[in-house]
Amino acid sequence: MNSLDLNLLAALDALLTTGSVAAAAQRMHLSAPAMSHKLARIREALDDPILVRAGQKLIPTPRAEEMRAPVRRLISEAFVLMQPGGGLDLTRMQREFIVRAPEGMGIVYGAALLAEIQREIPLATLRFIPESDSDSMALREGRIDLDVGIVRDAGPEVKTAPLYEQRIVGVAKAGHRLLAARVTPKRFSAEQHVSIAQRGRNKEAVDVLLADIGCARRIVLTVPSAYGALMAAARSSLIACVPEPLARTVASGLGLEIFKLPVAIPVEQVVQAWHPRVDAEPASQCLRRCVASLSRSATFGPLGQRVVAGHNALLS
DNA sequence: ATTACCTTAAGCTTGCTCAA
DNA sequence: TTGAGCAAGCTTAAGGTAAT
Repeated sequence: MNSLDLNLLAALDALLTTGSVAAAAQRMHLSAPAMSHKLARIREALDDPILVRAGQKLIPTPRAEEMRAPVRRLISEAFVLMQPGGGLDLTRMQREFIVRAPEGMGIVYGAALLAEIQREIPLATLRFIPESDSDSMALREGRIDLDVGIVRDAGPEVKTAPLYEQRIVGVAKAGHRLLAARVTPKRFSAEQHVSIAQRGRNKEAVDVLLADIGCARRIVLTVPSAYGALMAAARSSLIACVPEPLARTVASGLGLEIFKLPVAIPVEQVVQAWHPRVDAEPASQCLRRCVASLSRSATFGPLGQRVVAGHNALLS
């Protein structure tokens, strides 16, 4: 395939618009011979005379007439594209955003986030992909647009912004015997637990803190996500420790009760991370703005004062 | 013959590539 | 990073073509 000189497209547009080498040259701030050379290159590239002499004037060939409108449109779009900010019309942009986030986030908040994004980019689509503890290059290589969660291994150039502080809470099936009395470390540890496979960590924080006071959970099931742990707890007498926002959103629907853990797990900062390459991209800015906006809403961020059914099952 | 416009030729400038 | 070599593209000058 021959290489394409986009300057020729601009020259062709000027020639087709003016119908004159001299006028096209003036329009493009070139000399007439320079424009004549461009016309020669256009003729060679298209294998068509494009403009032919008719007395003192030049008239377009049928091929040139065919190309007039599409060339004009291409030049206009290129002009818009080169404006600061990309000049892109978000309302007409077709874009799939790929967000890496904990599974539960996509399940619970995916639709809300998409709706938020589509207020600015109506044709946008959203794809959540699961977290991976072995792939810190996804942002750098452009395989994902945004990384949301407890991001520990982002590249040095990766930019992050805090979304909210996330607490871990306990969940158990409504009416579970654990909730019949105060949840102490000893009673808590004595129950059978479902744990979540952690990104880049061997143990959940709750296990480390319990070990410090001489206790250990009886983990009988490990699942890949917090949502999986919630489902397991809903269908058994297993106890799960999950992020509070997710628990709050789905617990009642699954017949689960939320309770405060008997150990003080430090809150974790949930962030969104992106590559500097897309820092100024309007569509990417929209995505981050929507994620941040959603994270500040009552349904996404941390719980406020909320009473949860069950003895000793209060969230402060 | 004059005028208007296009083409050709020669030389210069600019920017890219590549090696040191 | 820098400098040499090279190609592309520009300008100026001169010539060609067609209408008046």
